[in-house]
Amino acid sequence: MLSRAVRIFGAFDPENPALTLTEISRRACLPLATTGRMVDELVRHGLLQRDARRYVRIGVRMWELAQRASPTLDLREAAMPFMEDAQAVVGHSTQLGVLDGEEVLFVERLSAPGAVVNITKIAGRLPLHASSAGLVLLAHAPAELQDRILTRPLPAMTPDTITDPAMLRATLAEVRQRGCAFCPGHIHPDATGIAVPVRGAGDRVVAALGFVVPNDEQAWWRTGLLQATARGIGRRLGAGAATVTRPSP
Amino acid sequence: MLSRAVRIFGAFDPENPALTLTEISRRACLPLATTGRMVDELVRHGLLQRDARRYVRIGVRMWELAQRASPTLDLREAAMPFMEDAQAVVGHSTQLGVLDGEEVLFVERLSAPGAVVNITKIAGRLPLHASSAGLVLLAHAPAELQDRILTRPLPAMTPDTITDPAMLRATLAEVRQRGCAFCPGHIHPDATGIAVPVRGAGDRVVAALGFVVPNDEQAWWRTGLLQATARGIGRRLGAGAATVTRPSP
DNA sequence: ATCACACTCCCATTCAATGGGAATCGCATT
DNA sequence: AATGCGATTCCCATTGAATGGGAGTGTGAT
Repeated sequence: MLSRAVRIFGAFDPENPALTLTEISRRACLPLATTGRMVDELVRHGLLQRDARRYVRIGVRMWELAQRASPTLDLREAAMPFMEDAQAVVGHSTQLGVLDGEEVLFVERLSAPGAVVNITKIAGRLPLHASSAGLVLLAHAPAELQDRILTRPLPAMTPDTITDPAMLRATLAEVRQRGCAFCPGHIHPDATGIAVPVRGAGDRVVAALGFVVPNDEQAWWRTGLLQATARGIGRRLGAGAATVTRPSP
Repeated sequence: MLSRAVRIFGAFDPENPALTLTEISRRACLPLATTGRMVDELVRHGLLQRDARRYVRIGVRMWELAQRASPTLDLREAAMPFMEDAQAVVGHSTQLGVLDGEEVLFVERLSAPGAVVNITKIAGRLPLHASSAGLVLLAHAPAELQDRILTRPLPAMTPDTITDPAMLRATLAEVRQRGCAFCPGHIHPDATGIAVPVRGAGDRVVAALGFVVPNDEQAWWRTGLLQATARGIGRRLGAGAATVTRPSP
């Protein structure tokens, strides 16, 4: 069954890119025999591979297939030049995230030596309510998703994380109105996250662009640059133009 | 069954990153009903996704998982700075390929406007016997694989492609001895491919680095630069050091 | 209005995945 | 050497889940 295989893939995370069969079985909550059989088969197909120590890793085929996952690729390609410029000016961390499921998935991240602490990784995830990029994406997400998040418990990562649903709802309205999310110390006491929406074709919000800077200084200064950068990316993605679905007759 | 799902993934190629359900069913040779059911399930898991027109694409989850496929990632990361330097000097195309199955899989490729014609793509594949990178990888591959290739038919891409097994065997010996493969017009009449091995930990050949240049000029000039670049990459990968498997006591 | 194409749904059949446990392997410690 | 632990593979009777042909629905083009 397929969900079995997906559970196996899900056993890998950025901190554990190589696992032993037994570990996979434990993490995926699958019987060892089944795990073994499936891993063998996945290896045969190249979706997984075993290294010298027989540890299991994600296979090359997966990478090859991922190169056809254009939505993300287009976005990264359009964004990179702009992000590099912004990063050169700010000098801490610049990151680009998209909404996936009920989390932010970061598709690109630039950093500098000496930058303030930042737990984000490329292909890493953060909860929507706790990160600046998450707030931006949630604020522009369908009401249905917002409701779902608002009725769930909101785990705190620091004392400053938003954990009260009413407060979150108010913040989302503010983010929509200001066009910018500001999260001093929500994830780490020493860091401030700032994020703005990136609008693609049809002016829909397709991603969030953010900085992580120290939370002592006046981080607000940065929002202007962030907004200009997001606009640049958006233009490259066709913002302002009509939706692609159908060229008008 | 898993091979069903893999067949579905295999229906996507660099030229067709978005397919309709029926097309997938045709390409994968699977009954439409089965294809539909499986695509739905794969979409639910994020391995596939549907765009506005309900076309099916590879999903973000696939990309996310691929980020943990470190072998390729390490290699690209180590190689990129060197490749950029080499590319700046030569100005046509620079590419990096690994052996996967019975083909070369290109993991990185730099090009320039005005470069000579080059059919390689990132995450694209070429047969081992026809490309310079393929010859390098095959020349250093286990005898078992060489035999398998030598007993298969060798399809020609141009009149200059090597199609005779004896000729191929001789060429492989030459590549091993010279440390360099040279393929004028083997893939396209106007282009010459040159490639050298990249040696990683334990001096095993882990990749092939190549240029594609016009085949009229003295392409040989370029082999020096190519070899130096490959050495640089190799050093970054730990060439010269003992194999990682076991530190000597 | 009609056609062509893309897709979804249904359901009886059947075949292939399942997983507990025993056997094996390989490494490390005593 | 001997022992032990953890990882892995193998086996096989059971069962339940995937299968796919074809009918039915929807959408867009002529």
